[in-house]
Amino acid sequence: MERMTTPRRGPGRPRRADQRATPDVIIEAAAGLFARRGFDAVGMREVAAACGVDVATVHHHMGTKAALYECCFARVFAAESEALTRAVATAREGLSAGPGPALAGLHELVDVFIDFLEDRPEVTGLWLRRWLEPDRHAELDARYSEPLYQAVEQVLAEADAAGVLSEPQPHLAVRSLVWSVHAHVVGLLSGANGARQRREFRAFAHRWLDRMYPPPA
Amino acid sequence: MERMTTPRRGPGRPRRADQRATPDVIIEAAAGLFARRGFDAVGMREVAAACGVDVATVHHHMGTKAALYECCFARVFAAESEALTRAVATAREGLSAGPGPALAGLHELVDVFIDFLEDRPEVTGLWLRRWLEPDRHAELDARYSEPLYQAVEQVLAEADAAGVLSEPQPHLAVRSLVWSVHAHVVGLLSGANGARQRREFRAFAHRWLDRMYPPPA
DNA sequence: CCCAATATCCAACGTCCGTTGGATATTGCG
DNA sequence: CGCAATATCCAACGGACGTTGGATATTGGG
Repeated sequence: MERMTTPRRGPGRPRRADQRATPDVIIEAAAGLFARRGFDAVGMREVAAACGVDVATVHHHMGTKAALYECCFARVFAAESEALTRAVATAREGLSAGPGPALAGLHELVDVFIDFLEDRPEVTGLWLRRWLEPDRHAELDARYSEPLYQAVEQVLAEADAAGVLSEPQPHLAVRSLVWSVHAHVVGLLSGANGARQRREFRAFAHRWLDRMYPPPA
Repeated sequence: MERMTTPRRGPGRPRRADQRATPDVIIEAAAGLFARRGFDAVGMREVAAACGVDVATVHHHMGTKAALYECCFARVFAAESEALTRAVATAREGLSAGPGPALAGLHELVDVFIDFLEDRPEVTGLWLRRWLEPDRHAELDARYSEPLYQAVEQVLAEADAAGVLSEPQPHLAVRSLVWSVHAHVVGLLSGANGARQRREFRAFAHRWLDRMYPPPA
């Protein structure tokens, strides 16, 4: 039966036309459920129902529940990493164009991050639940969080060296802003006036940037 | 049998000397487990084992699992509310003693909050998991979070009126710092050098206060 | 067209869960 | 002491869970 081996879906393997539960469909549905209610509260039958298929079909495509959860997080992380890495590169380019463009680049970087999370609130759910996993926290932090954090911290360090701003604790500063954005998204999920909340939070984030990162005297 | 009615333990009702699983013992054990692994991942048998009793005993004293979870959160929230309310009152007293003591009072308030969470990391676990509950978020926010937040925001507003600092968005500012502290505690749970982390974060929090809340020009 | 591949479903297995009825031992009170 | 109260445990129930073996229908490649 070769059940548990992940079905090779690479180039060369044909995809059947009657496939209703593609891995993409399953992962997207599962990611939303996991983000909203957590790993233990979501059942495989519920994921299957969200895709309109039987539970055995989900297992056929995804293997175990833990593997499905891992796929959801990897997918979400890849999208976030792609968006942020590009924004970091843009911000780095502006560093040599003077203090004005450099600070504008950092503001742009913050906006990209806020935009990303506002568009995909489930990312916040997955990240926060991951951070709450006690045993694998260090492992997951090293694999997922650290590379992204370090990229942003490096931009701050370069901006510091270029005399654009002064930042003695980029490690904590970046995490502080990231968690603030996550808090904002969590509030959005049940907020009455989303548009107003979005506008006010964006203004706060930029004020945070301006006040926390003043140009060196 | 009168099983589910909470056993009246108020004054007048004698407490038996052979009681091993007092409500306090159960709640403390359950709060730690719930904070670390979440509501769904913790079983009643596990809570009972942590207290050294049978699962039926836990049900006898606490009723349902949901009621036990509610008790844990209420207990933790009461302790936090008590500590913070007192610190807020102290900070408010200092507002009329000039800008120096007023700002020192705010720093003290931040320290009290950090001390509380560093001493009881499980509080962070319970809060974050609560904020992630999608359905009851608004209800719980109104019952638990809002009163505390408003007390702190009121101090900031009074400090603003007294000319000690300028704070156009106390709502978001307070939440931003609160989440930063929670992030710090989550990192502590698996951190290698807790003492160093604690020292650095405290310095960051005070820098955050100084930069985010400059005295009005 | 024929066949191998596979996407899907049904039914089931074993396990763990929250919960409870009832029995037992231990206490405080008169 | 005698009695009522209760703290504790044992055993079990019904249900939900993750997982899987096997049957069935549908496809693409030759």
